[in-house]
Amino acid sequence: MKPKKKTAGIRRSPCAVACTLDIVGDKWSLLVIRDLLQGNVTYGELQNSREGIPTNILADRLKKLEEAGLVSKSAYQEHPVRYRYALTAKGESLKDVLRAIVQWGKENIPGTVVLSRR
Amino acid sequence: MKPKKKTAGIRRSPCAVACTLDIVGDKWSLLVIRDLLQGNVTYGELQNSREGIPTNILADRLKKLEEAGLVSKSAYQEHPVRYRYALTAKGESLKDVLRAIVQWGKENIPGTVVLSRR
DNA sequence: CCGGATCCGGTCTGATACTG
DNA sequence: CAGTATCAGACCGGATCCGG
Repeated sequence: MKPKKKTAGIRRSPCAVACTLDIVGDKWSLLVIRDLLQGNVTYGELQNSREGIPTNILADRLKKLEEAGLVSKSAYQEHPVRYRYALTAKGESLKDVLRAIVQWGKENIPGTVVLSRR
Repeated sequence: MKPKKKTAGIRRSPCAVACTLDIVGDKWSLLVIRDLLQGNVTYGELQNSREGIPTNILADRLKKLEEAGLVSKSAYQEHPVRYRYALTAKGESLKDVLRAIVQWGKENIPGTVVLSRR
């Protein structure tokens, strides 16, 4: 089913930029982290976020972010098990990166806004 | 044969994060920008950078970054036309984002270094 | 040779359908 | 509601080809 994942994630250098981008250098990961920072913590909340992330991509990113130690999940309900997602300290420290990105976008892409809360 | 390519780049929200990530939210763009900041300005210099970007990807990224107004190219030689690539002010201002990324990588990925110069 | 375009196989994305 | 399965098509990455 899922024996190995050996595709494009191979990194040959210890460069901090490259390694960081291997973790969050795609279109969705940072958006998920951004939503988590804003208080969207359940699967549904994340899915109904503004950008409309496809459900399979969301599940995949949550899994990868968890494996990378940026996100942790904990059950908040037992009967059908339901999880709440939270950023670890490592994940939360990415907010400095997000802040820089937001700032750049505001200054360089006309018409964009901060949207810090739904 | 390739008039418009607008597949996954569709923007549904004016969110500054999402829009910024649509421009540089992939594995290579920020690395190219990083190399340009470091003084690698010809095609060959960029290609021989540490990460080993495939040539077609490099050409594609340079084109897209130019279209996005982050990079400009100018001929520095005529006989076979050779170009030198440079960051525009807009592109150069991304160094704040890169700085945040470097910092996060250094603090959170053991074994990574800054590699600020070859 | 160098800068870049083209080809092609394989991987991943993204929309939807489906399951519990 | 919270995810998994599926599948076509987009995209990546390596190799090769081409123009100056």
